[in-house]
Amino acid sequence: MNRLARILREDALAVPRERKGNVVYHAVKRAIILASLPPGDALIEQQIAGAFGCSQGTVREALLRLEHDGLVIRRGYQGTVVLDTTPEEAAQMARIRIDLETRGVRLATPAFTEADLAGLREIVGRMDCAETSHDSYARSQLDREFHMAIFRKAGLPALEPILTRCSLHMHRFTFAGDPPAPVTNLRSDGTPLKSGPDQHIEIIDTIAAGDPEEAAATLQVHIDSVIGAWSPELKQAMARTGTG
Amino acid sequence: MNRLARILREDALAVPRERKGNVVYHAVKRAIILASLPPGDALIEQQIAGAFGCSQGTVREALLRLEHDGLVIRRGYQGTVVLDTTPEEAAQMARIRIDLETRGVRLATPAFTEADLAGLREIVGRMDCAETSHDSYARSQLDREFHMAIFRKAGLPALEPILTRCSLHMHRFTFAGDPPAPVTNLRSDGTPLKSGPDQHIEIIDTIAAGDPEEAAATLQVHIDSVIGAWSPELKQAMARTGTG
DNA sequence: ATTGTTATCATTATCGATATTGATTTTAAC
DNA sequence: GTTAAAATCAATATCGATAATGATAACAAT
Repeated sequence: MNRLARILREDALAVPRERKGNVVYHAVKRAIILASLPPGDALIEQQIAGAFGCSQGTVREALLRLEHDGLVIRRGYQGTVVLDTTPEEAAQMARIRIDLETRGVRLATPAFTEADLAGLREIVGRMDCAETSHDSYARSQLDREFHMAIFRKAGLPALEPILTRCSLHMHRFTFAGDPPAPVTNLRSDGTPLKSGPDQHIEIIDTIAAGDPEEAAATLQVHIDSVIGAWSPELKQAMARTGTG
Repeated sequence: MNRLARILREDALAVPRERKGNVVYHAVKRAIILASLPPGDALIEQQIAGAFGCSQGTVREALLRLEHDGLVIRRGYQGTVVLDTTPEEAAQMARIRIDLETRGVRLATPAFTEADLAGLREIVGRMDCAETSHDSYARSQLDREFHMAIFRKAGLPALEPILTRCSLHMHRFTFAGDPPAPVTNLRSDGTPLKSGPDQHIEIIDTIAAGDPEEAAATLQVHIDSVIGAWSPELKQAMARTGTG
């Protein structure tokens, strides 16, 4: 294979030619997370197929994936409806996420190579992009990608979908605020906190430093800061279901 | 609608007429969990479709569900392969499961009605059936159903798939032992423990008694006894990834 | 011999059409 | 007027065929 072909190939990999099923999946997912499709709304396969110019089977695949994400429920022969994320659920998801990510990063830290760290920095770069263009969905998507890239190095693939799900619903809950809660820059005790992007850089640096415990601590502070932006209602739910 | 039709209709609901996609899903799932399809095996849509006398699309739906369960991974255009469950993963799943179920049963206990309890007893009855006919897969399936029936009353639907997944992989790990570990009847300290079915009855009784804390404690002992049957290798993994 | 190209092949992805399902509405019978 | 049966309808489930994909092997060129 010649050099030109290889370059083009890599480029094509970086921006994979979207399959239709993917397009439908991401479009509907985005609409649900940004609440354009509120809980209770019915999703009709044929209608969506018409809107995207694809066949019913392709839409079906996308809806099955959304069901896996816990965003919709499919009721055979009766349609697919958008699910809700309750404060209690978001609270429990946050708890699972902290547990998984802090344990995961401890296992992952020794496994990181320079190339891996470069990959993380690249994601942060794209997050900055999304931030400047005020695309909050893209930003949340990249945030999940960032955290998942770290967790993937822990070598626990069967747990990755659980983490994906928890992150997804936490982000959804963050968006669901009315108006959406701004990312807080203060800890609960008033200590100033680094901004979102800076926190990610800090996480990368602590992983690069090679101390698993420090990495776990930084990550926990970061996730806590997301929870810190949640509504009082949700924080009550977290307290109600316990901290253990 | 006449009385006969209504009765038959209810009967049909109790034993739902299986759709083909369901048949394929459960057959493949069973084969994976019982390790007839070992990790690494490739699942080819057309082949499976031929084996079950259905179309490729129907098999695809089943494989997508198995992917949700974390039992296979789909690699576009390159086939679907059976995944493994490592000791570390099983250990973390156990941790999440204990956390979810003990919290869940605290929320669920006050919500239980007599009818709900009767439903649980009915599942235990079917488990006894599966036990006497030595159908260990059916037994594990009913065990998941039992625990899920309790958790469902907690009113956290978005978390149910996570619990399903954790239970599934724990059961799979239990089966993966060679030979499969017998259900232990002793605690780690040698105290005699009730047998599996009796434990389930005990769980029902404590829920019926209405004390959330006692119910949570009973449930935890029960799950611990499953972990107690695991191999030393896995218990090491649990210790290695920490107990917090 | 090594590289680049082409052909082939196994497999999934997509499509359009048809069958099945379950809820709703209409009709008929008592 | 109330109930059961039948017709209707909107929706998914399934099918069979075709297109797109990516890996591999065969082949050609330097």
